[in-house]
Parts: sequence; structure tokens; C-alpha cells
Amino acid sequence: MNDSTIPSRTITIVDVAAEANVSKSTVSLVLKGSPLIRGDTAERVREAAAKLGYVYNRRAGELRGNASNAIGVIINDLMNPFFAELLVGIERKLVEAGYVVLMAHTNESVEIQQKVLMSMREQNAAGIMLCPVLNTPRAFLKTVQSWNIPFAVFVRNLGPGDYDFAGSDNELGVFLATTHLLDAGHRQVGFLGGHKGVVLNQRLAGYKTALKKKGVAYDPDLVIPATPNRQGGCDSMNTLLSAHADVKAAVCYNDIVAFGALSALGERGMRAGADFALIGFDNVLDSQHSNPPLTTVDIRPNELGERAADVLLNRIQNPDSARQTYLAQPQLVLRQTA
Amino acid sequence: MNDSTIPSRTITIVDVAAEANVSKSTVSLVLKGSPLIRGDTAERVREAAAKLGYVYNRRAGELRGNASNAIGVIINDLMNPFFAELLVGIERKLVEAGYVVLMAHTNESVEIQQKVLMSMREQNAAGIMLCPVLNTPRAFLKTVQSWNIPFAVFVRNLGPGDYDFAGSDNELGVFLATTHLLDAGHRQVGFLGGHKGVVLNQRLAGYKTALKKKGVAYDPDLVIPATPNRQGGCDSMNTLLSAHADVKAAVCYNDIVAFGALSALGERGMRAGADFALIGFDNVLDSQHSNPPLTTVDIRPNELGERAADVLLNRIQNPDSARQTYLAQPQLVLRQTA
DNA sequence: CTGAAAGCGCTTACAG
DNA sequence: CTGAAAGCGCTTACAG
Repeated sequence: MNDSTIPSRTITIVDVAAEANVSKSTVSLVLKGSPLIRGDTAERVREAAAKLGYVYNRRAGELRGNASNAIGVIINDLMNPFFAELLVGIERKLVEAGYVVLMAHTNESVEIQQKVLMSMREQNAAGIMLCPVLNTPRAFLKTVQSWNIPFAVFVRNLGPGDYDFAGSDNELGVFLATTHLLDAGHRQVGFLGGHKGVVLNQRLAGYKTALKKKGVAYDPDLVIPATPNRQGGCDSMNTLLSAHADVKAAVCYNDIVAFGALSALGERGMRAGADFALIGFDNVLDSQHSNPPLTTVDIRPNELGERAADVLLNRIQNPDSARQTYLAQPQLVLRQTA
Repeated sequence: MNDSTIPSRTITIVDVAAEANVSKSTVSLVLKGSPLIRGDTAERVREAAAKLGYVYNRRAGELRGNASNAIGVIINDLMNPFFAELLVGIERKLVEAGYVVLMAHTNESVEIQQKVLMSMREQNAAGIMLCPVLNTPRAFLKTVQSWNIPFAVFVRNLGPGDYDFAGSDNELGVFLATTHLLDAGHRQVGFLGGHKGVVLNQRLAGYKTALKKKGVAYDPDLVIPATPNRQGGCDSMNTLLSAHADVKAAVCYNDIVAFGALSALGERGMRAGADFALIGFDNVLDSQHSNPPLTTVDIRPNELGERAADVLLNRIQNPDSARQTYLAQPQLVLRQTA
């Protein structure tokens, strides 16, 4: 009678046990599919549970077993589709493996990063995946590691440290892109966008290596850093073009910078591919249908997410295994802009 | 000596109590900042906790208090920047309010939606925010509600139901866009993209109302449904142009469809704004710097996320308040494509 | 202002 | 194959 009307107190295994005429230990065993319990007993228990609308209280179980099925994932810029695609890959892998994801967005704030990390620790997270905020001191990673929670860093490698990492070979990627432009005959190649940090350093290194290898002098005037978003891409392209109208090629810090650059080109009545050679980095989904479709360095963001999750999962299953590093091998994908 | 070397067992309030020479009740009280404890005692406890490196075990506390600070947020398509921006808004509000977000991505799969919802229930989530997968039966929402977990639906309104909702006025938004095109003199206006479902129906209704109001006959041939992503936008624009080379204007299901359409136009050597009038929907960040910048219907995705979170938060604080509905008021933002 | 005791809902040895 | 008991780490009345 009181089936759905009265909110009633929560149903626990004790209630199920009473209903099925067994002890709560038996109920617990049945719930986790133990082979110790006889078939008909198990069946009876399951029926009782269903009848009472029993819901497993995972937190209680975890408290006792000191386990957890929640994994913290910390992203800093979801507005960048690269990270969105990455997150989707991470999330799928983690859920597949039976985990639930505690997601946090830092928006590049050190304070928020600190706060959410603490919070995940209190939650007793089974693992933490972090893309460190810009300027995170390397020592901070040590602190997190000292918590003894399986931990993996992704995308931003804070220098040679003793932690698991998944990212991409930034230097090689930009080297490929720059070389492609140089091979096409360009002697002046710009570099657009990017904020100070490891990733920019790595990408610039690839840029310089390519120049050197082709015997082209490095001209610092041609590298225009800018916030790596569309606005920054637009601005940096405008800056480049105003100062060096003769430059006809550039590689971008990432795809969204390239999209902004495409827009700046359009404003000037120029079309990438015909009037200017432009290459992005990441190969986000959008780059297939930008106007025009973008030539870019493919690091398979979605797969990178999955691999990053694998790195953590492996650490969880294998706490004492050697440090792992996964570096996505970049591949140039030629479309219309270069 | 064993400071950082031995992993050691977890420090609990009992250890802190021993260290500070008080009972564990006192420690518990101090931790939650109770005014009951004298200042110096509290200080002593805090020092002891710091010294031992005590970490609050939130799950244990929650078990006892039957509380939870995790809120489930279910998204179906993070690849669409609209949802990414929405999620960022939701997450910020929730974290600000002291919650942690359990994020799940359904990728439009009913099975996954079912699974993650169950999982969140087991986690004893303090609330659930759901953007229902396409074709979710309306009765399913009733089921979720029967769990007695504060619950809010966002973006996709599954028809008149008794639940909290946050979304946008789709009909009005598309009405505004279509009217703008009609006012510019176009008598043939296409409608591009969208998958079957409430949202498409609402947007199409706005389209038809605008036509009728201007005395323009509705031509079903001009509405080209397609998966609402860039590929779909590209395809539907091509379909439209092949069949009706005379059509010179279209409103899109959403911004990413418009981006795809922009790309299709570019391939044909046409430029939106000059050769074709195009309007998007959402006003995602990208639309400011598409090529060319997109005229679109602004529903402030980020703010919509925050408001959706507010709706849930309010339900949590006010379990018996009346049902809430938030509808973002759309505004046409004129840029270069129309 | 502080302590002893009970209990949140589960799991895990240990008996039998 | 199943049950009685202890305990995970906390909080919350209840005494004093």
C-alpha cells in the first residue's frame, strides 16, 4: 500500500535479509555474485531486493572496503575542443572500466586546481588525472604523489619528473608542419599563438629545428605568441600581416588559433590555401570542416584521452610497475590550407 | 623518522584525538568549525591534525550523516561546443556551492544513460542534472524522480512534465532568425540540420510561424534535416544548393551546423554574407571568429549552464518549492553572415 | 565546554 | 553453504 506514496526510510541489506529469511552476510555475498551462495537462495535474495526496491549503497561498501570507484579528472580549458575530445576519450575508458568520473575544470586557476585536488583526496578518489594549470610548480606534483593515490599527468609535461604521463610529441609535430611549409618554398614562416609554458617551448623547438635543418635563419619577429584561442589566433594573424605583409605561411600553436587566423584572413579577403599557407595542431573534429578545411598536425585527441586513461588504469592495477609515458606520434594531415 | 617513507595506515580522527589529548567527538566538532569547542582546544586539535597529515574522510562522514556532496551531470554530446560551454557553467556554479561533479557522457546512447543514472544513484548523489538522450521516453523521467533525488532536466524538454527544467526558447529564437531573413527580402529560406526530437520541433515551429506571419508559403523541400554537427551542416547545405540553386538564405539548427554550411559555401567559392545569408543558433564562442563571423541566435550557453545549476541547487535547498522552468530568452546577434 | 556510546550500511574473516 | 560479530571513519544526541 505504501509502495510509492510514502518516501519511507532507505532499504538496506538488513531489510532484504529479513524479507528473504537469510542473514545480511548472505545478502552481501549474493549482491557481489559470490559463488558461495546456493542458486535458489541467491534467487530468493534477488527477488526480495527487487521487491523492496533495494539500492546498493556504494559509499557504505567502500568505507568498509576502503575502496572507491571514482576517478578525478582535472581539465583546464574545456572551451578548447581539443580538451573536450580528450575528456570524452578519458571518460569512456574510465566508465568502461567500471569507474565514475569526478570532473573538475580549473580554467587555468592555481587556486581552483588546489581546491579540487584537495576535494578529490577527501572523496578518497581511486585515481587522479591532471592536466596541470600553467605555471604549476613541478614540486607540486610530488606533493600530489605523496598522497598515494594513483596519479597521471596528461598533455602538459612539467619537465623530467617521476610520474606517469600521456601527451603528444609536440616538437616532432611542429617540426613536420614547419618542414612542410619550407618544402613548399616558403622562406618566411610565422608561428602563431601559444602561452608561455612547456608545450609552447616544445612546439617552438620543433619550429626552430625545422628552420635550421633547411638553413633558414630564425627570425623572432615572426613568432607571435597569443592566448591560444580563436581571438588570439585572429589577433596574432593580424599582427603578423600588418608588420610583415610579405609573409605567406605560418604554423599555429593549435587548431583553434588556426581557426582565428582563418577568420582574420577572411576579413582581408584572403583565402588560406590560395593566398596564405596555414597549418594547425591537434586535428580536432572541427578542422575537417573549417572554411577552408584545415591542414593540421594530427595527434588524435580522442585516442590520446583513451591512452591517458589507460596509463592511469594500468597504474591502479599495477601500483609497482615502472613509470609510463605515452606520446602520441603526430602525423601531418593535408587538407586545403597548406 | 617514518614521516614520508612508510605508507603507513590512514590517519583517522582517533589518531588526532590521541595526539591532542581529547576525545574523537571533540575532533569532529573542531573539524566542522563548531563554536562549542574552546579556542585553545580547537587550536591544539588543528595542530595535531596538521602534524599527523590527517585527511578528512568525506565518505565516512556522509555515510553517517546520509549526506553527499556529489552531483551527477549527464551530457550527451560534448563534441558540440554548446554543451562544453554549458558544462563549464554548470560545473562552476556547482563547485562554488561546495559540490563536486560526477560527469557522464552518454553519446546519445540510451543504455549508457541508464547505466550512468543507476551508478549515480548508487553513489547516493545529492542531485542529478540530465540532458536526456534523444527518444528518452517521458515516463523514464518519472522513474528517475521516484528515486527522491533532486533532479533537473536541461536543454531537452520532454514535453509537459512535472519536473524542473532549464533550456531556451527555441521557437522564439528561430522565429527571430527567420524573420530577419524574410525582412531582408528573401522569399525562399532554407532550414538546415537537426535530428528528430523536441528541440527540432520547437525550432521548426518558430520557422513556420515566421513564414506564415510574412505570408510566405511553407515549402517542406527547403528543410533539410541532418545530424547536427559540422559534417551534417556541410551535407545539408550541399543538398540544398544542388536542388535549389536559387535559394540564397537559410537558418541553421545550431551553430556547428552553420559552421559546416560555411565550409560548404566556401568550397563553392561562395561567401556567406555576400552570396548567401546564413544564421546559426546558440552563439557559441567559436561563432565570433568563424570565417566569416556568424550571425546567430544568442542563448548564452555558459549562463544557461549556470542557471540550470541554480535550478537544481534551489531544488536541493527547497525540496518542496514549486516546479521551476528557466527559458533563456534568445537574441539575434548580427555579425557578417546575414 | 568535552566525553562515552550508538549507529550510518556495508564487508570480511571466522565459525559451524 | 550460511550466520554472528567486528569494524570501516565519521557524526550526533545525550550526559555531565
